[in-house]
Amino acid sequence: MPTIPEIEAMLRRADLNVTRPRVAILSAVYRHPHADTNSIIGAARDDLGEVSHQTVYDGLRALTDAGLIRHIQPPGSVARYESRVGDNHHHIVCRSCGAIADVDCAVGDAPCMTASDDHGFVIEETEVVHRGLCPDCSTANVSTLTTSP
Amino acid sequence: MPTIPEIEAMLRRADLNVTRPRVAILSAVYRHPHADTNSIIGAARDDLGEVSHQTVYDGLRALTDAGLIRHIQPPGSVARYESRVGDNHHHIVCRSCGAIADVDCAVGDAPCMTASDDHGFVIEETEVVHRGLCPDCSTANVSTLTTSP
DNA sequence: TCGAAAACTTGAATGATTCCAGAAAAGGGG
DNA sequence: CCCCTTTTCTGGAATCATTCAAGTTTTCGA
Repeated sequence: MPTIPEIEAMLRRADLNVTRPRVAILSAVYRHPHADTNSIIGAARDDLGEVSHQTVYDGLRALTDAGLIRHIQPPGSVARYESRVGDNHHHIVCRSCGAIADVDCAVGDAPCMTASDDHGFVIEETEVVHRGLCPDCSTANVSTLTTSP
Repeated sequence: MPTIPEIEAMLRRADLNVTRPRVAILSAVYRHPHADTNSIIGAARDDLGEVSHQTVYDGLRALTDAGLIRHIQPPGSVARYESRVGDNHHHIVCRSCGAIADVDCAVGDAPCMTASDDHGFVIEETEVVHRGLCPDCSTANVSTLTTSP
């Protein structure tokens, strides 16, 4: 969890002006992994009192373009952001409650980056999304099944 | 490419009523791989003359729930549908023009289905999306770079 | 053929994201 | 330290895929 000065240094290193909204946004993404835009807007407002949603959208875009955060778009969900970048990890999304967890692939560092036939495409990035049920929802389903008349 | 009677049989086998809109929708998905909803609405109207967009949305949902087609949601794109189901193939999306191609993974039948730590999740499905540049866009970029002043 | 269940139509609502134009603030050169 | 250019922020309105709702029509098994 980076401190405020560390966050400011990250912004400078990425050639981005250091502004209070950006610091709040980047800090919020670190503190709320996989948060959607609305949660980040809320977290930023907790820090700053007032920020327009447009500023948060712009800030998220700038941070994403700079590679400081990562933009993910789980199926059936709005855009989400996370601070883990550059370590080739993937995600598992609960199809019942939408919870998201990080997973590392079992097969080496760059799994599934090799397509058997790439059709001439230049592959730059690969995203793996697992879907299923989180622990809470799978147990909830079991109890529902066993207790329903 | 299934014939109309074959499509009707597929609908019956899936316990779905056979209606003209559904036949047109399923046929359109077969004829236009990776088409978005708008294209499918257009193709269905070519067949039927008039269909409401709501009917197409409903039909696509019914066909997806029945497992006859597959719903994919590429990052930065609207929903798309395809007729290849149940064969564990993945997709590559061009980040420049949005073109989509099918790819089979090089590593066995169920690649990357094994997470190193599943956090207690029950994994039901895994989607792999590669991003990069299609042949046209990558060569276009090269020529842009070499011809720009 | 008949009636219940499923599907279709029309029209409006929702909601995340983007566009726009003007005001304010950051950082570098003098 | 101050001015100027660039970047950022604000507030509001627009866009557009998708969904909701209510009423009518079609399908299909009995």
